[in-house]
Amino acid sequence: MSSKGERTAKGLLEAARDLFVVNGYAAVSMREIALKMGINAGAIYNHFPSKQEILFRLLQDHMLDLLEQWKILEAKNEQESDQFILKKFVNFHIAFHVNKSKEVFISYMELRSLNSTNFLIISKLRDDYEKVLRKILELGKINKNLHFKDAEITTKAILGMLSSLTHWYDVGGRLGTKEIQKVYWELIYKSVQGDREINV
Amino acid sequence: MSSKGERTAKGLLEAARDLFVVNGYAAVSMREIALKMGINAGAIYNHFPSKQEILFRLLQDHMLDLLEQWKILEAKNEQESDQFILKKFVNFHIAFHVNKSKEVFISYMELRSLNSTNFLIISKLRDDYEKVLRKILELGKINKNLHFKDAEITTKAILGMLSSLTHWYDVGGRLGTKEIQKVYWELIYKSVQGDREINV
DNA sequence: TAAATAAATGAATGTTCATTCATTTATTTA
DNA sequence: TAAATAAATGAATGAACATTCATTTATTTA
Repeated sequence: MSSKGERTAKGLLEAARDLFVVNGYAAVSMREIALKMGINAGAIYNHFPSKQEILFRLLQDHMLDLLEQWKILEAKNEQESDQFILKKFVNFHIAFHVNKSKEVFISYMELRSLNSTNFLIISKLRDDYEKVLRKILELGKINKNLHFKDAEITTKAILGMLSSLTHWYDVGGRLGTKEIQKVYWELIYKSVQGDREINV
Repeated sequence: MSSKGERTAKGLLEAARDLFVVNGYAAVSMREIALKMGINAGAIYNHFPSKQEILFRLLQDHMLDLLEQWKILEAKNEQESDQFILKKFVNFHIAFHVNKSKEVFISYMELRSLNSTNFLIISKLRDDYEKVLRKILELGKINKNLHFKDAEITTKAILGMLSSLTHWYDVGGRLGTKEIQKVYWELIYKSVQGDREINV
């Protein structure tokens, strides 16, 4: 059983997350976060030294979680085709983004609300994640299993496509995770298949 | 020659745009906007009734511009293949987003900073633009020239891919508009071509 | 150029902000 | 259970906020 302090700190992170995702970091006050948690604003400072630190913790926890989850899944990548590894990444990314849509959305929107020190730390983690996809694409290209013009833009384009999911996905929507994975996979798979000239 | 008031109002919109794009609407003060324009904060109210109205004007002007520019280009769509119309849309979207990257970025990020009335107006305009692509895709599917599973998600996925451009594109970057258009077109073209079964 | 209008100033309004702190209350440890 | 520690209160701090307004200055109109 966790101590009261641990529970309050965790609850504050969730309260802050739920408010930030709707109104944005700059438009949310410490009073609102405290109110949502059922404590006084001053009491927040028993758990976090500043509002900035709350945001940083949310983003860092999320990025470390994302990278670790991928690492676990990646560890099983023996004797799989380049296409299958890409598919695994796409499905992983979508499932994660559906499950943690709030955290993902905040990570996407609030980079600019970080102070310069924290910005560098989170940017590094984001780059690490981008490199995961880029390595998959580059390896597939070397093996002539994946076909595209430019690795940098293709990486950013695919990630942009996948991540935009958080802007419209809602849990009660028409389609579940599996259907979304299918549609996206068809799009992405085809977009890096076939090296014929484009005649349009 | 425009009057002084017109020039100041225009300059204020540009100053606000440049500040909002870096720090976000909520984190920018009227004093900062005024300082950038070289006037006193109070004088802004000779030109705009509120900070909210400045944001609204930026977003509305941008969306109307976007829709109008497309309308002009679309008007020439006689005897063109479904693929070519899609290509025209992709190239248009990229060129517009490169040229107006600040406006696009703000439109993307600050929807939530609009009050409910303004939110509805801008959302409507965004839907109109989304429908442009959706119509192109649906028509191509009916004609069996374009192939994809789900029109709604495919529309959102392609727009998400294209729009994420504003998050990383910078004018002095490695690639110009034409190169970016080529890379994106190859990805998008292939992603909606070929109706064979996916075997991965 | 004179009168009318528009634009800008600078100080003031009341509110809200993040953060601090002395004190009280609750929880954990011994 | 008693002592020690952690968590919460509630009021206070000073700064920053959007907006207002009486007044001054600049521009446009006649």
